[in-house]
Amino acid sequence: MSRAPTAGTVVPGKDQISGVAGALKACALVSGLDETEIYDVAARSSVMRFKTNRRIFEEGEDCAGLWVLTRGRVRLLHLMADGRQHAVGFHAPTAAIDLEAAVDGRAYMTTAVTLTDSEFVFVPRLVLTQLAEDYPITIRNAMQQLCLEVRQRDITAAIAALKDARGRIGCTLLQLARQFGVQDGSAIRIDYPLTRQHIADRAGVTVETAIRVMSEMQQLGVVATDNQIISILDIIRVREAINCEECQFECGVFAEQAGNTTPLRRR
DNA sequence: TCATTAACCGTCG
DNA sequence: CGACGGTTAATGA
Repeated sequence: MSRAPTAGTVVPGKDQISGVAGALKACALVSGLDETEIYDVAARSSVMRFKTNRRIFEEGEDCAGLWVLTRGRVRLLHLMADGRQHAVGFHAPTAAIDLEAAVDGRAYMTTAVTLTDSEFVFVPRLVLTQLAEDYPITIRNAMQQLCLEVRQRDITAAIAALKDARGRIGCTLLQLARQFGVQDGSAIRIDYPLTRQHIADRAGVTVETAIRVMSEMQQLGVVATDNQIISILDIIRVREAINCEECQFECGVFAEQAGNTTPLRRR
């Protein structure tokens, strides 16, 4: 079923397809596929762009396909009855957003909102099922991704149940540092804007509590915020503050896949 | 709109 | 009782 474009043929929108293919290439879901095969997938997908703070899909809505984030930042959340939000997680390229819904074809489990201007490759569900038939390796890739998410959720649930507000906020910051941290001198900068509300939603506390805790940390000089860009100045002290050493949760699963040489790993 | 502070108050160990 | 954290209100940027 895989079709390479005929040589010499002028395919309408060929440039766009190449663009999609280029964006897709880095996605773990299609790793193991060759150029032609990725091009084949790209030809049946489309690119969508969203401004900051736009809904991509909503919890409960039927899943029409898979959104692969190729540029920007996304947060996944549950909207709760009292109007508060619980942020399930944050995503960077090239994450498959709410892969579980795309795989089982049931309703989305979360609402996805862009945190910054973002770009996605949308792979329709029909194409996904074809993909699974044509390239079994994508099934394994998907399982791999899903396993990672299960592990992440498991740890997140444990942290939510067992840690107090400081612990949850500290863990949130460390997870963000793992996922999005860029070295900036001796500090680690989380490379996109996050409001106190975002941190609070992720940690499961109110904004005021997030502020209370983060103000203390700023006064101790372990973190700093500049225009909603959070930097962790002293990662050791953050970890000490939340008893990282004695914590048995393996938060290494929050590191973005590849050459996982994160300096945050304990032991 | 976001960040911050502070007073107040209920829960729980 | 006292720590913790949610609620509410006020203020400034």
